[in-house]
Amino acid sequence: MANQPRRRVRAADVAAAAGVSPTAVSFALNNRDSGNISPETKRRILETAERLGYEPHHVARSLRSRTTHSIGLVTDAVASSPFGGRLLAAAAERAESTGHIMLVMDTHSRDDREAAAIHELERRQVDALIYASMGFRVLSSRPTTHLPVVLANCTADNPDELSVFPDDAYGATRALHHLADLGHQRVTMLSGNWDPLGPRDNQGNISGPIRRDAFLAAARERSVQATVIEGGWDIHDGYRSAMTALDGVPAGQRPTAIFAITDRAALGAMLAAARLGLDVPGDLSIVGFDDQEKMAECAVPPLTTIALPHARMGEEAVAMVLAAAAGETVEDRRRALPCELVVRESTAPPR
Amino acid sequence: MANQPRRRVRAADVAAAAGVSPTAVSFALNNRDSGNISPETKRRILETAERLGYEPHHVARSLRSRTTHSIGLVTDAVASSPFGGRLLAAAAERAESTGHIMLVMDTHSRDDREAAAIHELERRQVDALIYASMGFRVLSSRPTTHLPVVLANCTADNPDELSVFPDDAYGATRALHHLADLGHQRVTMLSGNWDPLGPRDNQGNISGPIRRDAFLAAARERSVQATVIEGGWDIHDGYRSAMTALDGVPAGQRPTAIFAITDRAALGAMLAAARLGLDVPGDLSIVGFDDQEKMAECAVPPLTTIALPHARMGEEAVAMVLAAAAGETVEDRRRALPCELVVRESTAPPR
DNA sequence: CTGTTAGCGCTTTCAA
DNA sequence: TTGAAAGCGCTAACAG
Repeated sequence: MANQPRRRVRAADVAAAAGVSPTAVSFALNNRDSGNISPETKRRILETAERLGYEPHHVARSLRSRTTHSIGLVTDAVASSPFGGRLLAAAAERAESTGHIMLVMDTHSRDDREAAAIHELERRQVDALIYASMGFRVLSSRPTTHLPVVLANCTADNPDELSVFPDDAYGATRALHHLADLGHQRVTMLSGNWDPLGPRDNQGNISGPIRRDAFLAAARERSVQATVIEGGWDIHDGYRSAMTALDGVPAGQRPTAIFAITDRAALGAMLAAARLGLDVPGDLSIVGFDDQEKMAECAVPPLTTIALPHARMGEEAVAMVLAAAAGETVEDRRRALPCELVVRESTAPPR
Repeated sequence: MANQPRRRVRAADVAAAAGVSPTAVSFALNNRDSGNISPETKRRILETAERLGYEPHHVARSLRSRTTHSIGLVTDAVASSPFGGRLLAAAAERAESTGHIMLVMDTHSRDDREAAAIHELERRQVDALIYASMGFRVLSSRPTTHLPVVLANCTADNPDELSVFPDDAYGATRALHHLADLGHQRVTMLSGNWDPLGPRDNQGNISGPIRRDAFLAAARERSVQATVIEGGWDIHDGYRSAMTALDGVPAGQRPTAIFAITDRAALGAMLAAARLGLDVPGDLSIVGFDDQEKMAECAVPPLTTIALPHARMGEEAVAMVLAAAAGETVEDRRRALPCELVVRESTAPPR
């Protein structure tokens, strides 16, 4: 603490050491050599900077250039979500690749903290804002801010708002097609609706109905006999629903495949199947949804599922919001990213 | 874009409107009224600031005061971890409560990116650094930086380094005591060792051996017959190990309880039990470890487990590092936080 | 092609 | 008790 080796080296120090002006240093380091700085001088400056271990002072630069190269992320729950982190990490990585950094504010699903979070981010002079929700929702109004915003894992009534979200319908359709292709004729979906009185962290989530409707439509199209059991999203919900669908039902009427609203529900279904002595996928095929980390791929057997594009959402969100912040016109203001099928071992032809 | 309602209001504007100097404004707003500004003037300034909607410019303030009120968090995986987010969210919230904000850099478990991440954070002039690892590890050297650092979910050889990490041994002991108190005499632990050739994201994780050793010691102390099966941390590992422990073993020799290294392994054990027609907790009690979100509490039946103190680690890490940054002497430089028992329905007396 | 100069918006020493 | 003035470290007009 006593003897700091040497004080910070500033642009002025580099200038002095290289025998040029601070301007030249600034130009050289920012590649603003639009015909005004000689290659030789530039080389010397760069070398001197290197030798002195010069690091531009980010804060000073921000003050002057009125841009902080930072992006605010406000979310209702990076935490509680099993995959929120995936979106965040992808966004952080993408941001980093263009010299930006993510400032994170978690509102813990408390609406009253949202405004405060945005406000704080504005005070911090972030260049842009990403608003990520845990469940896929449709916002009736965009977050209040003058900053460019993109909505991630949610969208808005107003089609002009920038947003990236999962194409749940596509995913559910893929699931049914996979099963139909395998030859299944009786499929039961373990669905889950948005419960307006449900847990806060899932309020307004509309993935449930979207997945169900797409599933039903696809089943009709492929002439597959489809049944829906409304339940919840968690392991025990999947267990209960699967029991309803399977227990005591004669083999001839029993569904030969189950499409679960989440991987967790699918796991519950696996538990039910095990309890009932049903082999997966021999007696029963199971498809999940989410491709949840350390869950789908580690299930017994590994779960065939529909992957939620969290990483891509994070990346696209950053790309879009940066483009908007740069004043570019962004095409495709609403981006529905496909939820792709991941085939593993929990599905097979019925026997 | 054309007509910005009105330009930013600066401290000077407030000063002008209130008929005082910028100095007075600064003093009033920072409560630096150590006997130099009259209450009346201060009130007028505050009121004027309020009326004009004045917001101090954070960047300018940082430049001048040489402190950014921000904390860098570098982690090897907020993403891949099922609970990394919990630590992050708690840290973010705690930071926020003192006007700090978290800057996140995820290295995706690539060591070569760590230095770059720290460097970037330093360039950003963060006041302090938190280094969070996904699995509990012991670092042989601290991250290279002149900033105050606290290690979260890991610790260092050098006892002077600040760190917060889970007391795995305590947790494993609690688990066995719970089972012993219930009357179990034969308990099998589904353990998992650090595999030096294992997946990157779990390298160096020492929770496995710690939990196992503590479990064994506690069993000895309580005269419980303990067996350990070495396996892995995931669902399928738990399934396989549980099968080994249970399948074909006569009831009289079979363990009456299983202690799994993770909730995921516990879930695998539940799957195995279901497959073997064993009732949980009637025929078999199961205790997990982690208290993983949407997993332990939603299992069938809800899983008795040992909770990892991720939220507390996040909070303590922020508190410690801020104290260190403020130049305070920090007691308890190494903090092992207890992993507490959460009793749910997967455990009962043996029958 | 290069250097001088004037700030960005705030804090804080120092003098009034 | 208050205010003038000098920067923090950098960038970008504008002259030279």
